[in-house]
Amino acid sequence: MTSTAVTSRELPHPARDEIRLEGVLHALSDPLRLQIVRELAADGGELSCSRFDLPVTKSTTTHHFRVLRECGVIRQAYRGTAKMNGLREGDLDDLFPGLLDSLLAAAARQAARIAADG
Amino acid sequence: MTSTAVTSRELPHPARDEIRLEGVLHALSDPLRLQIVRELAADGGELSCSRFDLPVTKSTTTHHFRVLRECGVIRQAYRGTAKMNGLREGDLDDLFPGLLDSLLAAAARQAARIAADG
DNA sequence: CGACTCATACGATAGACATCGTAGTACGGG
DNA sequence: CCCGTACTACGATGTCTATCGTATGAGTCG
Repeated sequence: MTSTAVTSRELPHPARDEIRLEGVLHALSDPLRLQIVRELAADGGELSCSRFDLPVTKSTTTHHFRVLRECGVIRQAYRGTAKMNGLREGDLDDLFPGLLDSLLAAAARQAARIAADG
Repeated sequence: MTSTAVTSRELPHPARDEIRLEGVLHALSDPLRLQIVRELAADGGELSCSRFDLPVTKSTTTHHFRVLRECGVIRQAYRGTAKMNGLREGDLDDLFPGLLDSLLAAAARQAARIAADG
């Protein structure tokens, strides 16, 4: 079965022009999802869902990844049994130049502020 | 209850350091609130609630303004019978430098894209 | 005072959402 | 072929949220 492509397990993604700013902001307004995006940005590549150590069950984790995908923030693809996740940096930067960087910088700044106590 | 009212017309605002990024993003993830913020930014000054022509009732309008205030996005103050609303640009820029501008630019870009249809 | 305007508060309601547990599907290897 | 791993789908639930209508408070002006 070397030829059986992973075609039957395709995941629906919004096209670049279907991505809405409100949706992106909604996706990032959840602390867990913001954390996921920060880790993806820090890694720069693709990470499987199980690489994240989130304080919720697997079901909830799946839910959050789906929200991120359906809002156009990440791209997901199966690779064997794993599901790889990557930021849609290019598409987002085409649509909203500089926004993702600003958001990540803001998140980093807040994290530093909180870490330094508050 | 005429005299005991402790200046019941004061409005609670979060202190600058209490403003959370997630809250700001949540506030702006609603199309109506994003529109309000865009108009406030375009005006640059203060606007009364009634200056906005939103497709919802007064009650709902009040609700959205309150969300924006409680999340630290706008500052509200009474002036006679009117309630004036102004962006907290300074506080937001202290906390998250450049973020507000990026968000407004992204919103403007999306509005232009939608206006040009697709 | 009395009427009018601006905005609020309260109660209700319908829909969205975060979370969980359980059962199930897809893939890879012994 | 059966098992383990990785992720999903479904149903339930409690909470949050956007919306409305109505009644109310606060200020202004006749």
